Amino acid sequence: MREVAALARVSIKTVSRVVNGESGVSPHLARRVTAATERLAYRHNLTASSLRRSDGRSATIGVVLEDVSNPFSSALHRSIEDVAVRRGVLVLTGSSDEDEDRERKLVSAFASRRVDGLIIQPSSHDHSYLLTERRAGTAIVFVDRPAGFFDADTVLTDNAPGVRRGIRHLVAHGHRRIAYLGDLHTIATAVERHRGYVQELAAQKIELDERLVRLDLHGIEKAEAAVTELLTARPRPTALFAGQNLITIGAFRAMRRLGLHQRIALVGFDDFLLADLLEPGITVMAQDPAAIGRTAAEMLFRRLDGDESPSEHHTVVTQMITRGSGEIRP
Amino acid sequence: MREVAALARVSIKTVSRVVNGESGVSPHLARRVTAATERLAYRHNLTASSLRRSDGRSATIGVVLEDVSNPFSSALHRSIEDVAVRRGVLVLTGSSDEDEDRERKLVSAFASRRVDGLIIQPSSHDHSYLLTERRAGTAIVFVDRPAGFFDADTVLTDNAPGVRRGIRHLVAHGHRRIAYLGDLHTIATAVERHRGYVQELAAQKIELDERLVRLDLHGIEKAEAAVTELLTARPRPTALFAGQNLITIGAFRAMRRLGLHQRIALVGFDDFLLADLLEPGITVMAQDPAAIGRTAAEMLFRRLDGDESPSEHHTVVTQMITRGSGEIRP
DNA sequence: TTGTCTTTTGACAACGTTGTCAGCCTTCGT
DNA sequence: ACGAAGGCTGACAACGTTGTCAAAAGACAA
Repeated sequence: MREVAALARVSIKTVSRVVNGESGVSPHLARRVTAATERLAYRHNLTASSLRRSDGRSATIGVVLEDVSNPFSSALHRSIEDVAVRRGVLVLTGSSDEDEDRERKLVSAFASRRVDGLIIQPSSHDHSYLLTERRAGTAIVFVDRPAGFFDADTVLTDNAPGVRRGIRHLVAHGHRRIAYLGDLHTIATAVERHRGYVQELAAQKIELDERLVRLDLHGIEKAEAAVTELLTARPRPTALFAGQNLITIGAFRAMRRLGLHQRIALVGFDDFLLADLLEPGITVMAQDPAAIGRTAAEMLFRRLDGDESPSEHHTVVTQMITRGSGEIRP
Repeated sequence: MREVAALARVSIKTVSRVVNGESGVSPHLARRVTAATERLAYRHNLTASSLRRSDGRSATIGVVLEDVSNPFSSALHRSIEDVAVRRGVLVLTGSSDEDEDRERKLVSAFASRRVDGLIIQPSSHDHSYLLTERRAGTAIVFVDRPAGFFDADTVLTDNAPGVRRGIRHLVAHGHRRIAYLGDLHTIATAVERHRGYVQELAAQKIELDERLVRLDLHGIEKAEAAVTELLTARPRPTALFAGQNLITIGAFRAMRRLGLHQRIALVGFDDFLLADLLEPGITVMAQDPAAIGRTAAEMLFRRLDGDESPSEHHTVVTQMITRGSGEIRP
């Protein structure tokens, strides 16, 4: 900047004014300055700028996801990015892999880079460690899962109600022996979904049979193994409810291998690409990750714009998509 | 930092030394300083630090992807992140959406935040604009597609050879009327893959029939429409080669709708989740995005560590995965 | 012309760090 | 007891920018 000022024969403050598009610089000088910036290939240093700036904003936010390459998380990521670019804000990302420690490390790495805000898909259950960041002025929004011991804006899916509607759908098609396949009990949404299953069975006056409940199934392989076991044992369920994406796929894989995919009903939580092209198509309770991400990002920026109203808790509702697998009768 | 120094009754330089884990601070003072940092919830400011530091490193890299939510790109992203975290480096990401202008804007936004390096999945064809960044010391690596008018490290898939092996596979199964479905001709990899098709037909002494070639199919819908048309016209191909992920899916969808999915062979470029669960399973030339991302990131960090040897151009080979659709005979 | 007001410009300090270097305090050898 | 060597510590400037404020320049009325 000093060099640009020298070449344009103005003070460095005037260069700063031109670079930031401030008014009150004569067109004459402004032209000379822009010419100089171009000639010297001047690149504005935003880190120095944000250091000096009164609001200290870095025009960067941090996003902690479970895994940036997982379709649900990356859809969140994309919709957050879309809101951010419109405001000239860049996105720092990191994957926590369901690890509390990695989540905290990522947040701390983001904090030392002075992000303006954080969007977190939580892996940990105690977020009181974020108090420091909040006091320092960082806006914080949680997505997909609730915060623990920390009051902040949250955007969630209607987990339990979504599962209940799915179970009700199976019951309406004549099922009473409905198995439930759930993810790790450390994941808050998994607990919620399981709760929905238990509640709806009670509401339907169907006795809960623990032999039909398999939890802590993380990933395709575990689900496939569990379902294989479930379907070879007696008494056999006539329908399956899969509490997560990969579990649905694992379940279908097992059913296919056993040749039962046209005979046993399946409803999965969360939609996935190609669910419509399998035979039968898979009936799912579809989440709307794009809406969740957008809502969270908009909330974050509202906070950055100074909104200090009490924390809001949004719920994005799931939508049932019937494709065949959930309409098989016992 | 000043406050911490005051509380610990040391100079701010000593605090700096403790925070950076430099040697040569007596354990006595070090303890007092750490106690003070904790009591005041001190958060180190990496932006100020990198401003003052002699190497000016920000411990942040920028990654420009086609779309962070696309499975191929997000797999790249994840493997880059994995290499980066090991070195305490964070990742800024952005989606260019095949738009040259957005690519340039993202790079410029990254540059003004003084990223140490850039990994770019190019949308544009002229990268001479990156000369400024390189001169400023930014390391640059291209992934998935080659750079234009710019000499830099590159990590690519063996596009043309991969397609040729796929076509050869179809020919070996008795096909001679093989249609080709390609992506936008503005995408470098799409051009390469199409070239592979043309070359292999020539090598196999099969006359190229332009009626069997459909290009510029971007996305599932366009591919589906094109394939529907292709399969209802005469003469009909006995096999399809799909030059990209979504095109494969679109093609399969069309075949399913026409009831031809068990009769016409299909080989796709790039693997996708559930390809094995369709009926028939889809034979693909699988890319290895994780290996591509890892190689690119390792290369980038080698450059950041001072490696100044001539640009390297790596090729990660595709692997054929036979699942049934590519083994259908005419 | 002079005085007043407005617009444009620049000097300087400051943001939160770290590099440099000088000075202090120990330790140790003689 | 003295000097040299080495380990710790702190004062100060600097990184590249912007906020503050005052000075300079121009516009206009009397």
